[in-house]
Amino acid sequence: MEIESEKYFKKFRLHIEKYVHIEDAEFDSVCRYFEVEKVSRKTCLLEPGKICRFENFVVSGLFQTTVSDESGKTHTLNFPHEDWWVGDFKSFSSKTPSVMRIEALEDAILLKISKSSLDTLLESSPAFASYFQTLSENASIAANERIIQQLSQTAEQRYVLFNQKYPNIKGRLSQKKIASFLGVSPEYFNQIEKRNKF
Amino acid sequence: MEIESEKYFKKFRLHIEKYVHIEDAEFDSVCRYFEVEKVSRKTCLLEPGKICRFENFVVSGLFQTTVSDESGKTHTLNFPHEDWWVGDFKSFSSKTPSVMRIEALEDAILLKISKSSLDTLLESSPAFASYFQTLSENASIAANERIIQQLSQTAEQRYVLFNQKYPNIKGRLSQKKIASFLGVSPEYFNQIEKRNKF
DNA sequence: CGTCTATTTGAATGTACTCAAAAGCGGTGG
DNA sequence: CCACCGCTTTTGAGTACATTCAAATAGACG
Repeated sequence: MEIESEKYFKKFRLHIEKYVHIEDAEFDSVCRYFEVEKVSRKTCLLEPGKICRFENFVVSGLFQTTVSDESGKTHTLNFPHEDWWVGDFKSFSSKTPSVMRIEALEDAILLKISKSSLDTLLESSPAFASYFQTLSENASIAANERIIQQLSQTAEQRYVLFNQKYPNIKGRLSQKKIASFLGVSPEYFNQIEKRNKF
Repeated sequence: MEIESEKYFKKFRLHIEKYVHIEDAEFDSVCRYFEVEKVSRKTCLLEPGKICRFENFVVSGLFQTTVSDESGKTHTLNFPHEDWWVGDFKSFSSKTPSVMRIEALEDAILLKISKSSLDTLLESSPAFASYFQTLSENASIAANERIIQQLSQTAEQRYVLFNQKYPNIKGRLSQKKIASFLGVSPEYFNQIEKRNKF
């Protein structure tokens, strides 16, 4: 099993090295703060009202982060998958109850880290700290771009963009779930899809 | 004039100390990386196609960050004002052309810093680095919350929220500008405002 | 004072939603 | 392996939210 988890950390390292260079020794020390977790389809990583105790690097699998509004409708923030992070960063860093639900849509493998471990890690590894800084910057840039899209584009244009941006997860998601990400009703999404079939 | 700019840096320090504690000496060294800039109403800090060379702390004044879509419509990302930052972080950090226009809506005073200075500063001041990390985290949290709002709320609900969240800038903005922030037409915004007058 | 832009109003239109009902599909248990 | 149950997809009709266009009025600024 040790061999198994080495594979996961190797993947993690490849991901980190896209952003910063990291030495063997430093990477090894980084790994000690993480734990491997396997979760199966339909498991909830986080539910509304609960505090998000871990941030998780996704080795494999697919998740859905949702919020519900007062009328009971579900809205999707994102679909965290391979080579990305899953968690509610606000709840995690402030230790306050989350408003989100995070559910595994597929069996998944995670590298998880607690808040206290992450704090220590950021103090002790400059390379990881730099990687992590880049990550938050990118997250806010990406979020801003999505806001621009939502402001300036119709549902149909957003649909086209989604297909371009996430070709690899489109086939793994139901229409209903993609609709809740784009911010349109499932019925209307279906019409869009029909129009764009040809 | 030196006395004048000391006032600005004092305000900057009060802002930073909301997030992290910083010693006199360290704060002084931080300040050396910034320059005071006064800009007058209607000045453009950044135009589409240009690279954003500075990030700016707003001591006083009000700005509008916009993007234009292919049909020529203008959309507002935010209204940076006192105690916040203005700039296009994506363009700034990647040194690539921006898609945004940033215009001063009022005479303003800024503390500006270049990319190379910021990089050096983040290396040399742990307190500032920690402040800055918090800043990016908050930025992405705030952006995510706006995405949720845009997904789950009608224009009218967003209008009410805007009034609650930014009571201090509402009076300084035209209806047209607020409409372009909320993502509705000026005409429709006018109807909403009329409905909510009483 | 004149010009330019913002606000207000109304009518016609379009985009996307709700509700309802039928058809398809996938997983589960017998 | 088949039958059933529940959820997703598909379709249509009616509706609501928001836009466009046009025109009149009011404000702001030089």
